[in-house]
Amino acid sequence: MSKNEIVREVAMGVRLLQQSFDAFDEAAATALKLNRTDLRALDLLLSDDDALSAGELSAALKLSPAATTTVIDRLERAGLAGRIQDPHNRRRVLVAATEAARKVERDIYLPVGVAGAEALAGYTIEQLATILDFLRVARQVQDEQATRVRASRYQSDHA
Amino acid sequence: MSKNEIVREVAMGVRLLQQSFDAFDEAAATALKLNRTDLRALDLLLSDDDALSAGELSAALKLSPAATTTVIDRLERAGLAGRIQDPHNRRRVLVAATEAARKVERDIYLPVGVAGAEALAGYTIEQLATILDFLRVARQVQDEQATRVRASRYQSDHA
DNA sequence: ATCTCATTCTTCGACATTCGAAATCTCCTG
DNA sequence: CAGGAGATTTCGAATGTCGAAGAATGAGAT
Repeated sequence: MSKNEIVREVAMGVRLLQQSFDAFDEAAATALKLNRTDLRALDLLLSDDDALSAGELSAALKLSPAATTTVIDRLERAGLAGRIQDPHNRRRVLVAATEAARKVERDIYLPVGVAGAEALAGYTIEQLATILDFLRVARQVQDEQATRVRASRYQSDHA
Repeated sequence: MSKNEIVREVAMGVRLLQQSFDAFDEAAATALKLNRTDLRALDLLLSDDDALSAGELSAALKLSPAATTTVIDRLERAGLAGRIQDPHNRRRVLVAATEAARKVERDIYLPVGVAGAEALAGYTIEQLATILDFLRVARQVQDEQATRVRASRYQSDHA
């Protein structure tokens, strides 16, 4: 197999991996009866140990404050998040994952990390270094391209 | 750096790469003034040389036929897709990318592939093989975990 | 002290996206 | 050529999002 062929296969592999991630997220959302936005919010709440403010959540989700309020409402109704008044600033509302959310983390997300680690165990240190480098390079390429697209001010101007 | 540490970094790298893909898609959608669903549909139309039927598009997008109709409507209004009656079966509607959509492909998507290929050029064949294997393994892990989650019939049963 | 003015979140009304069900048109079979 | 199956669209309802206005709190100035 020529190098060019492998490069094409890598590109394809990356795309397929993307789809698999999407499929997993979809499965998790369905299992938890949450929409994708709420699932993203839950991820953020779980990955931050300390509670996030509503505004921080809004920024992280790139959602308007209004939409974020309803996201928190839904997670609260689902028993996965709770609102707490910030003791230092009573304008702020802190949002924290509940114990039920921690259980979701244990049941759904932790096994993924475990399985991933097992799958990587067979690689040598050198191979892992190559993989890590590849991930870094791929990310850089994507980020550069995203920047280019954002700058391009593309306009179809069809009408 | 210990193997375990590298494995953790790989896990992190994968997550970051995911976010970069998401950011690129977001940038592309913004540039084209399309929502994410319509962008996915456009991708499908561009990657299939021959036109897709509305039903095929519906299945590929995992969207109801009704929603797919409106997706096609929007792409058509944007000048990026066109409806054609299937000459062999006039019930079917074939959807094809327009010349404007091909221009989008050239301007937005092709440079990503070029930059990606350039970034991979520095790796040896063996390294590329490792990367390819990793992508395959990662996908398998994700798919297995998605299957597990789908089977788990998770229920928070909060109320 | 109290009076702005900014900050933070929520409420409200409007708009966009999606779905399920019914309708329309076309194909195929008997 | 009549009836049923298939493919798409139309319609009405539900959901998610936004911008703007509103309410509560904090901070600085007089």
